[in-house]
Amino acid sequence: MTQTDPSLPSDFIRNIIDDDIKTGKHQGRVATRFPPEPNGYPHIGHAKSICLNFGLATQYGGTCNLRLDDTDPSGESMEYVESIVRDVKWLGFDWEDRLYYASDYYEKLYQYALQLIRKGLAYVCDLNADQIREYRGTLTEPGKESPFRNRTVAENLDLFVRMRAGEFADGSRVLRAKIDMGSPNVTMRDPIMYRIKKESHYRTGDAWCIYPMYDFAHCLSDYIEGITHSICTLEFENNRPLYDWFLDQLVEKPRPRQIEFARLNLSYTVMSKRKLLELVETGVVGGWDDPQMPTLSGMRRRGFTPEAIRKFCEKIGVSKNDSLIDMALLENCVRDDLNEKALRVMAVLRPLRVVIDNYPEGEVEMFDCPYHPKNAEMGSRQVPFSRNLFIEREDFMEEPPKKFFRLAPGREVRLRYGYFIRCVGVVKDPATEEVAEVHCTYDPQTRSGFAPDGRKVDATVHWVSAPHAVPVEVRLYDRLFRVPDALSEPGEFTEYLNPKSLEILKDCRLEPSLAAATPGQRFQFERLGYFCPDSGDSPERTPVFNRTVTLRDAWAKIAEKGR
RNA sequence: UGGGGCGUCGUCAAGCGGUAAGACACAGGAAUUUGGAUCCUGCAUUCGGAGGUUCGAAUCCUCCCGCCCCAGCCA
Repeated sequence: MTQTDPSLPSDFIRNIIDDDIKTGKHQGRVATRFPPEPNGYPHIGHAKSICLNFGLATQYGGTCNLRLDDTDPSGESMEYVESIVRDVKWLGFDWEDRLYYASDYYEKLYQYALQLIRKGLAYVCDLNADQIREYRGTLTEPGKESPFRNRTVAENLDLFVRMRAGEFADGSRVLRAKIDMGSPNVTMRDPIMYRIKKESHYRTGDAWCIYPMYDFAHCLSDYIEGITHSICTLEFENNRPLYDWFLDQLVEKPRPRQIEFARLNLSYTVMSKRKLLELVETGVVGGWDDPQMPTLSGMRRRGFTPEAIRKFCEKIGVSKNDSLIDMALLENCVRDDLNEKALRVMAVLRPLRVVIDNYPEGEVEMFDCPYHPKNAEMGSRQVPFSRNLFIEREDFMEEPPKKFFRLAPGREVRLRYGYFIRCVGVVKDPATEEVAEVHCTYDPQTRSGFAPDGRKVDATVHWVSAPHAVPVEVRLYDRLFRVPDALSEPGEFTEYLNPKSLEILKDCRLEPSLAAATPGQRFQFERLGYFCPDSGDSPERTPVFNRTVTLRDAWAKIAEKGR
């Protein structure tokens, strides 16, 4: 039996690499690359690939390059390159000096194309796009050979050089590999290697008017960089014979090997660039970095940590199964990380006024409250207490149902880090009949949080001193969709958007210590969830906090069942 | 009706002929100044189905079923 270290992940890719190392392929070297096209913002699906590629390099003492796969000038830009660079760094990975661009290989690729022409394995084809499609055949019928397929090497060389020189119009000619129009694999039916696009490239400008296709550029880029294991997603499986074909014709062994794994799908969100773009363009979300988005920039703004995302990527594993990962797993990873790191503070999201009738008017006490229940090294802060407080509206009920432990008429609860208080009355808004104010008395003997007579309370509630509280806006984020897999539902996926994926609360009150909070800090608002200052459009004077994720809520489950 | 893949617990996922890891979710319970965190306990007699090979099969063979990908001058 194979003896494997159970602490290390085991998956089919690592099995392949272990094998290669055993047999001495590439002299035991491991070189990977993360090769995004700079035409969009990276999302959590990219994170899976990033963690895999960089993780493999680290585990096997190899290297991982960051390569921008920029072979199609339309839609690519430096803005996207910057977002990719920023997000990979943020996730905690380092490509050292190996930041590469496919566009840096244009000249080399052109030379390889010339070589293929000289070998009689590539030809210039004058068919237009529609004709090429017709000639390609269908999934069940073979294709037909192009009438230009048997041009001489000299003619092909001449034409291709002139394509590069800009003599021909866009779409008038392409360079094709001469493989097999009858192949059952459509990818192999004389695939296009170069197309004419008189379009400015964000890096090479107008230096080129012909651009290599993915299939031709990618395998050779891997080869040029000395990549040993070229990891990509499942939809490229059909392209692997072509990846191998180009390398077989053009370069020496050992050659990189393409290995495909399943891309990430996450429940309650969507991952495709097209769909995400639609959400941005139709204003469903505020932008690529909207905290509702599964983009890395959105998650960062939401308060997710890179550590949590890396842990998540490790936990989901790598396989070839089409899968839909439960969002609950990501949320669990985020809570797990934040539980350790977040400073505990008190915030009241939906304030209910509480007056402590027997507490002297004008008096203020300062309570020393630890920032973390388990980690004293995280320190503490002073929190003011006074006669007028706010508590959470949902922590009081005039007619409490069974199993509701919190404040109710006649009932006693503990204020977090403070006194026991007992509800002695309520004041209602005459117009709405809603509880406007709760009157309580406090027990001065319970300052420690315990009663000298040993009596217990069923609940501890958080609070904030009304005159000292900082008013803020809080944005409650929840899952983007109401259903796990919006794409598999009938109709438009946008019909399944969760109307409560963003709820804005404008009248929240925070304990005064939070007035100094800055983006990048993470807090747990006790009993509510994890929150962070918004790094986006928070205006200077009224700070905004984003809810990263709620705490697990046993009461919510009980209340749900009760209904 | 072509080709390429994939089917192990609700969701992921190990397993590579020797008798089903783990995680999340879920359900109970302990403890608790967060109905949080923590800690216990439970959760696949069975691996898409049917046959076959074998002392022994999730692992090998055969057939069947289901799902995904491919007909961009996108990647």
